[in-house]
Amino acid sequence: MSTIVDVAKLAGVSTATVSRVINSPHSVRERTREKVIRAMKICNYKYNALARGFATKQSNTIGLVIPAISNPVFAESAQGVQDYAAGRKVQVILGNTHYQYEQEESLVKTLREKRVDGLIITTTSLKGDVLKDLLEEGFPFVLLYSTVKSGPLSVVGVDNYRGGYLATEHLVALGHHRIGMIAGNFSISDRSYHRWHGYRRCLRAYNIPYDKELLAQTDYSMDSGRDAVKRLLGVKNPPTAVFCSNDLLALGVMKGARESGLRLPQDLSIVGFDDIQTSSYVIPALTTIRQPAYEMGRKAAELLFQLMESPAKPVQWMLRSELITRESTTAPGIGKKLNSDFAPQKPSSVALNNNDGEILS
Amino acid sequence: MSTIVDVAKLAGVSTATVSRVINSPHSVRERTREKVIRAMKICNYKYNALARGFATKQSNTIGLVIPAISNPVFAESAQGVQDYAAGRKVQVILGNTHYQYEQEESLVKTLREKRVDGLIITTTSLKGDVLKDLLEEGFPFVLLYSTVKSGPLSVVGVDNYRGGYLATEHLVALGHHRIGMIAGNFSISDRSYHRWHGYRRCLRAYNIPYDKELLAQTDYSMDSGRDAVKRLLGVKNPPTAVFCSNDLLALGVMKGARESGLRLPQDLSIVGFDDIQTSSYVIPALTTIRQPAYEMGRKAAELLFQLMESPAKPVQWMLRSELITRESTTAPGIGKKLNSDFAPQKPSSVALNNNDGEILS
DNA sequence: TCTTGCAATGTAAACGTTTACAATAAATTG
DNA sequence: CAATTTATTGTAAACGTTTACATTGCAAGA
Repeated sequence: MSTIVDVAKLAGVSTATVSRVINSPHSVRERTREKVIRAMKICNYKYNALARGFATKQSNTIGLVIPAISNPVFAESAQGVQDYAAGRKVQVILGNTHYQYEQEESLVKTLREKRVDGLIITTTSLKGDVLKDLLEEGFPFVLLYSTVKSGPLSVVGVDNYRGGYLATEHLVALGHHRIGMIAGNFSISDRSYHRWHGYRRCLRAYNIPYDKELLAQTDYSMDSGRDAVKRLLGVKNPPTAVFCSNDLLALGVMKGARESGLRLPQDLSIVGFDDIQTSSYVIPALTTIRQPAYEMGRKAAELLFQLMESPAKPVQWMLRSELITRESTTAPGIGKKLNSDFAPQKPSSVALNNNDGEILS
Repeated sequence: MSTIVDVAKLAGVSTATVSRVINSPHSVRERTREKVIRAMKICNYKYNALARGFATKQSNTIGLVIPAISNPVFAESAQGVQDYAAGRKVQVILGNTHYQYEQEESLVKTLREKRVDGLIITTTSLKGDVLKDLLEEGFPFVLLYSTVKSGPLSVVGVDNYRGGYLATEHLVALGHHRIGMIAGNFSISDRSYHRWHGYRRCLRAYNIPYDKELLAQTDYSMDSGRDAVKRLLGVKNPPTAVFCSNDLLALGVMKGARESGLRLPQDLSIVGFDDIQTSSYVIPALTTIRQPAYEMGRKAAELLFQLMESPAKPVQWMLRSELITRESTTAPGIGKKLNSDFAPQKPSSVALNNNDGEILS
């Protein structure tokens, strides 16, 4: 395969000139440029970006580390990252952690060995020192879907605590007081933990006793949601509503609930989290907490590029979580006896905004 | 940042030895190895895969070119590719074409400049000479979701023609004879074209007149499906069933049909194509043609790795398309007057297997 | 003890760019 | 037209590995 020196020889110029034709065409006289381009064609010259990367210590490549591209939320975000990066002529290497910290660790290592110029990471856990290392070395990276709100980190995420609170409050306001939650394993994702925290805080604020029987923890998939809701429905005093820590679970819950003979939403109100595209297409359309995945991915990329240019000032871009009310939630007990001795109380005013997201030490 | 020579110096060995410690640890005596490893730690040595790639002309990276990662089918496939590649310690660079041939062209170029070791491509069009070039140069690549069945190409795909035929036949068998189709633009994807071809052939085989008013062409999204079905429903003699060239469209059709006041499946039978995960979770669960996206991605990766090892023998892995009958299809006119003067005839026996997929010239 | 052979290590070139600096050519100025 | 400035091109080192080949060290066999 021909190289820059072959081209140079053929065109009767130096390699430097050829390089210039490639990188800053206007710094070379038109006549020479044409000569060189002709030579390139004759040689069937193929640029070697690897050699360039080696010489310049830049790969024009960024890494995207997410739990699983098969989850629509992450796929949407990936699309956002991609689209932004493509506009800057940068490629993205995708890495899936499958929600395992060790994978995250080894992935980051490999990507850095590949000399990616920056990293966008959806952490599975903040326990390890991957981030700390990156930080110490001043390597540009941004956390996507992170809950961390402080520290010298660049972050784009939503307020998961608040989302959990809002979702629950919506159900309470409709009159529910047996509200279950189906959550991802807390060990797997602190996002889920914060959502649960919001849920719990809200219950407390409205003086609804927390019943740990109404919490199911699983992994993030429709199948899991379907199984989990059946478990929840089996307890002695089953919930009239469930809050799911993502839409995938919620979709599964719909299926499971119907298989158990429940009508939706009359017999079971369901709230999700994410607002993936299908959620608005399903019947009944899913009430959920919106997380604009595409935009978040895009924004993360934007932040990363800023960071790569001037490594100084990290930015936090935290979205206010927002409740999208659709058809999957309604007042409880329609067509059934209503447990009317319950009336929700005013919440303590601080609860909603008292988000104690974890801080990276 | 420290390099192999720093380490070598510190450990009192040659760079060759350090390199050996990295690449074939057992070819060096244990004592030396330990010395080297200790030196690496002290230097905080970081391996430079870019330099390696430069030296060896291998990047341990493959490229995956798909229309859009936000489409669940491609996301699943990407996951399959990823998972397989990860097992081989290879990373994947993701590229989205947004269904545009020019993008595909430039993407392939960029990825080759980056010296990916191989390519998995879901073509948008077989018109251009991207593939021909790759082929001529003996560059390893496999086509994913391709319809091409001949030529020295490695391919994994399903028989789209047959899928279209089966879907349509299912509807005919249920008694439908006003069967619409919502397809992706043929210019955008030959997959859609072949599915339509199967649809048309099936109609002919059962002596049902083809009505081009019942064909709607759009891009691939739920929104488009929703809009398209409304258009179809508006014609003078509207369809009692529609075949959608993918599940995303079908999901949109469900929404659109219901918004038009139709009951599903009584007033409109719907068949999709792909069998994405949500399709079995939706109500009514979607009848569709199965395309095992994850496995296909995995298989494509497997084929690619074979090809990268011994560039000789391309393989075709064409799946037999399979109809998954669920709840979104039923006999027409339930609760309405039945147009009973129609009885389907036996089809000509050749039609189903006469797949004339296009051949790359 | 001397060979012989193998295992472990070293030497140095090669990979294809970029880029600081030097050299030359062209354009401008007085 | 000479002097100066500016635009264009050339020279050569540097980037961090790998690897073919050469060398050395060591153990075993005679």
